[in-house]
Amino acid sequence: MKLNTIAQRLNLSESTVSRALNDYQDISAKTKALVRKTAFELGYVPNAHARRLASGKADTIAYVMPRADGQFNASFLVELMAGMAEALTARGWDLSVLVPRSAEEEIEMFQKISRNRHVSGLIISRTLTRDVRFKILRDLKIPFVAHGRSLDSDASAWIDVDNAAAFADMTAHLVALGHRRIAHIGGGEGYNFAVQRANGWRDALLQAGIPFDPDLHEEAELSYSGGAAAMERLLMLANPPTAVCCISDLVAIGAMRALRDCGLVPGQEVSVIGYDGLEIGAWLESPLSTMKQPLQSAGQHLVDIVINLVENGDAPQDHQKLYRATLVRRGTDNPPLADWPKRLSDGGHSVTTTSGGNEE
Amino acid sequence: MKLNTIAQRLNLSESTVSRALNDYQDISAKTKALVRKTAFELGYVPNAHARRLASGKADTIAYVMPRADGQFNASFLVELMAGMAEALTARGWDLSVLVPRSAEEEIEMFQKISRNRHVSGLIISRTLTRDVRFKILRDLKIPFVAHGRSLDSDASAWIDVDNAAAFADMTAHLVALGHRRIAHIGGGEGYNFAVQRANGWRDALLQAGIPFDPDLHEEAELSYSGGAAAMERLLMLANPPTAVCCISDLVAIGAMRALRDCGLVPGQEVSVIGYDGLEIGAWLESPLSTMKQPLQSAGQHLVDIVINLVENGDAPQDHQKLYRATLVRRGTDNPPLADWPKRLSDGGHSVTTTSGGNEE
DNA sequence: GATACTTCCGAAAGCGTTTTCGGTTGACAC
DNA sequence: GTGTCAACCGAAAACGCTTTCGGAAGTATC
Repeated sequence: MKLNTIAQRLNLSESTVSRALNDYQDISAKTKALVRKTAFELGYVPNAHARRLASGKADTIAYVMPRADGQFNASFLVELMAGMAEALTARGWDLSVLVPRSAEEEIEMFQKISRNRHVSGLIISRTLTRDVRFKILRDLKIPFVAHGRSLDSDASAWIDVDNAAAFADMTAHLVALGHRRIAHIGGGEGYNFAVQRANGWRDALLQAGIPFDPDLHEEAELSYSGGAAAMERLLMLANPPTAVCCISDLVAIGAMRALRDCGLVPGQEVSVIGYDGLEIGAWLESPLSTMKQPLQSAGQHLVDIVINLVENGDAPQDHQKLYRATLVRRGTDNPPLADWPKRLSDGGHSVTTTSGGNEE
Repeated sequence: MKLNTIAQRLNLSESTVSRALNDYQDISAKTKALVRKTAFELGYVPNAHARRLASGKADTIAYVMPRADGQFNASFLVELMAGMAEALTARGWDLSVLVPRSAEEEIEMFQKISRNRHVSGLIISRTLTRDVRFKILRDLKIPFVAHGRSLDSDASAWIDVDNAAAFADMTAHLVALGHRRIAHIGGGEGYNFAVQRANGWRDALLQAGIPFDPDLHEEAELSYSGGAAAMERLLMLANPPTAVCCISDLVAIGAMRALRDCGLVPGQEVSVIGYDGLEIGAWLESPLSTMKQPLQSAGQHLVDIVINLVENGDAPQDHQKLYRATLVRRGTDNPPLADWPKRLSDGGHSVTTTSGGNEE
């Protein structure tokens, strides 16, 4: 079933049929209709490789998937990819997935793409604070959009959540509840979002006139155990916090585990707010308050941008968009207790009275 | 940077260069070495489209990703795809992702592929009890492998976990702990794994000489809320269960929520075992016991199979493999309490005494 | 009725590979 | 020195489409 078949059947040339199907202006409406009709009847589907070879267009976007390291939000990833795939198939494009095993391999993949050109555009994510990929991709002239910013992303296309604003909001909310000792469990300075979130937290504290206490800034591995370990350290402080802003829901869940292990109830002695809006948070014994990103359509948006770059040659810096996260109150954000942390030092670890009847 | 460049540079013909790079037997070792050397020096990467057009091979495997409906285990999916992508790139193949919005669209995609041939093989998942895709793909002669079985999968390639065995093991374990009233929260009969898991549970009961009580078989939506609703129904029974086998960890977490809402502690009055081995289960207030599938390498395995089908024309039915799941005891599987369910009817909902000090 | 445009379509040259087929060379046997 | 057989390589035809270019009609202009 080739173009040829249709051409012969209609006594037209291949080129006419091709142009009719591609909606060229120099084909009469009548012929176009005719060609399309028979193409449909015959169930004609153009050979992707021939088309791509001839046109020089790959009609394929590749997504660089972060390696599954348990450090990130998988359901979010899946949602993102589903959005991308949908937006792409709607245009007849393909979604290809790249999973480099190391930073070096990732660069190699980019170089291969720039030569091979079997991918028209890229979507990258998990951006680092200093991320060489931005420069490399620009130099290789591969159209791309990033999910997340970087110090090197000024001249590139990206979409991102306003991490700083989210954590400022989160912190201000805790301040409004009456908290003064508000800790932050963040990540290393490698990931850009970790830096931004820490900044948001810090700025909101200053804004509220609360002096910055470096003891209350913990860095953790972005995992359950990382969150738990960081929380344990915070509880060891002479003057522990009454609230904790966590860089992610995973970390927050780990932190809650640590609280429980000390006989405390998340949201009582210590308020906890996470980030990501994971559904699981709502089903925990202490339903986790969190910041939710409006990212149901992020995949779609990323695809739109990169296609614009590829097709229209848009300037990357014209495609930069900041989303806003919103607070979801579920239970672990409450006013501070009057007798905390005094109780901790007095009573020790057996704080069982509160956790009995009124956990709900 | 085309084949031509290398040819001219070495005073060879394009065809010789091509065959040298593809390791044909009729090229001398010397020439091969020479060609490869200069190809490497020049950073030559063959044009994928031209190659695919000429050879008729797509070197691409497409994975049909289930729509993100919250009903499944996302981190598992990500892990699976990462495995597939890695195995494919190791061979120079591509991974393409398909996300049909409906069953009809999925079929359309298949038909398109069978005409277009821009995909050499498929990997499907989320198999239904009766799954038309098996027949359709066979008829369309598209090489494919399924992640999960079906009543229609006998003549096809698949890998799967032995769901029946897993749930038999799970149930037998509860029996060994002393349970006699063991419920099952399963899914609808649409998904094949749901049927298999229910069967495993039922068989193990019979095996243990425990009469089957249909009241103890609940069907739920495969979500947190589905699990919670099902558990609520089980607790309304005149003679509620002392243990529950849940079709997934998500459902189990929902069920645990329902227990808590009745003032019960998962793993005490009612034991709960989930399935999937999600890490989150370990961090809950009651660490969830579960069955873990050994699926770190499933992606790799699926790719191996489908490539074998494509390249060697292997018979699909020669590639069927069953994995075994293993029990992970984390805390919610314990012997039944002597005074349960009497307590429920007597004391009502305020069963707070046990839940105070010894939750850990 | 010649000129000048439009409108529409066909011819043909690619796109960068693969792969078949045949031909040249040299070695070897007789 | 003829014939035979490998070993090695080049010519050329695909693969199925896109896209430029030019030309043949048809239509308007004066």
